[in-house]
Amino acid sequence: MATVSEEVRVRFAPSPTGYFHVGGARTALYNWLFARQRGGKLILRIEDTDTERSDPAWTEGILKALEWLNISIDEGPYFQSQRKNLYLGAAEKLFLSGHAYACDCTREDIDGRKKEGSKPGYDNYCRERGLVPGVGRALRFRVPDTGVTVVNDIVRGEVEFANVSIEDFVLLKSSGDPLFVLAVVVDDQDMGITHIIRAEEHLPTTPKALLLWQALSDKKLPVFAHLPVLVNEKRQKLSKRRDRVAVEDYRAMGILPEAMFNYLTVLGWAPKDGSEIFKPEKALAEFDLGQVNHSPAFFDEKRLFYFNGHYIRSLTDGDFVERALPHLEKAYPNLDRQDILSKFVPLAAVTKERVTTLEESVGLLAFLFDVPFSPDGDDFQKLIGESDFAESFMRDVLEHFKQAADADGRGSLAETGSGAGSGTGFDAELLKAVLIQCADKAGLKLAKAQAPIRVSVLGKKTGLPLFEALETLGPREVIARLENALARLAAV
RNA sequence: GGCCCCAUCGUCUAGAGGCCAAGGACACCACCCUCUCAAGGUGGAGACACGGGUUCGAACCCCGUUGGGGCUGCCA
Repeated sequence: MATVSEEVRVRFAPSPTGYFHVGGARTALYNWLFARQRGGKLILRIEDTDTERSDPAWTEGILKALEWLNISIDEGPYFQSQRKNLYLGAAEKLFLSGHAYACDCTREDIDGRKKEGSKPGYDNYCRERGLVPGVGRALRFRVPDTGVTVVNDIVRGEVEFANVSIEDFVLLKSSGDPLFVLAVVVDDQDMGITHIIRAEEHLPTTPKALLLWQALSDKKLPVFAHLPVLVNEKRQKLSKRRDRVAVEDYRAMGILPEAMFNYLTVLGWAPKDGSEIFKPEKALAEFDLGQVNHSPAFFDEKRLFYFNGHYIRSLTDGDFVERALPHLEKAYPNLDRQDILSKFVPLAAVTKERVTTLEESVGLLAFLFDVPFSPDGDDFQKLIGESDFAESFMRDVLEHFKQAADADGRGSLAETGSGAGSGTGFDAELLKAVLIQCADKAGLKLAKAQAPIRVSVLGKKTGLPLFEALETLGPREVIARLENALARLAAV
């Protein structure tokens, strides 16, 4: 056991070559958890040495996503594109020490020399040619022909690679630009990284990094942790192109960051007591890299949505309104915030219970804001058009609603028809009593009787509780919609 | 093809040799609750890939097979 505890320094090192997806987010999260519980530092490093594919816009997305998830960065972002001289210096050092050599082979040259059954990869053609480095010549690392390189991995134990199976890999392109293998090792040493926590796909290149690390300096080797990859329903590694799993997309559809955080945490790890929905503090206290699962995990949206629904329901009504409001404002850009709030707030509690994403609020509340309002065709036909009681029942209800409206003082002649009732007149309690009375008279159960009223006024056969919705809509609008429905029925 | 990783219900997992005739959660089905829909409650169906060892005893350890995945770029 070490007596001197060194500071833990980990890094999250994404390449900005596309949408930031949930796999990257999970890697960042596990790095964050590890750093926080060890009192260490999390460094963000943008690996943009591939100038062809990198784009600052993607970096911006990564930064925003991390902030949204509440994954705080202690240092950085550092950009590899700004550290080129460091890599070039290291490359020169490696050449001078004999660890690297210049190579002028093209892909075609190498393939041309390849015979049936020969080993894949580079054939070491230039190893002893003594070429001088320069433009048009790549720099390759001289990999030992014997021995094994072992990767010390917290999640997988010790993984051995025979050095013969590793080809003399390229450090510098023939253009003179450094490649990621070099940049990564130089940076990890320069930044004092102690633990490298990343996706399993990087495991095969790890022995190269280790060989390079040792050739560059005698600094203590880092400890690795290769996390299982996240896969799609076909059990293939999540891909930015193939799978729609951008963090930004989930944010846009109204996934709460705390839900995403929680779900990502338990995707590959579980606390001892088996609980699954918990606060970040619990993850911080109990997370254990050594307990992380070894096998690929399917990113199951259904489960994410379940987590999200749970988190939404645990919000206060006020918080829910605040979080969902942007989605409504986006859907109804012509409405003032106050117009939306005046109708949304009274229904927030019952809406919250019924959505699994914030975005779904828009659909549930559409009957309040859609202009012109028009009931769903199929539902109208089925529950009103084909009903043998709907028309007469609706007429009866309409009459009674009008009476309630007159008593309320906000009747069909009132100027405004919106806003919650004051508890007298046209309110949920009374409307329910009225409808039950009408239903009794017609010999109907409330469940059946409410259907045509619901479709006429709320537009669909399912949705928010009817009476609260009617109250919020107000007498004028409710009566108008019932009359419209009757007219539509007559016109058929 | 080569190298490497992995293997418990459809999915995420609990399980570190006896407490497992394998537990929880999502999804699914049924019922209850109920003004619809949800939410919630109760119950149900559903897994240790296969074959050899080791051991008094294996989901757990070892070997093999099969299956899946990753890497195999002068991408990261």
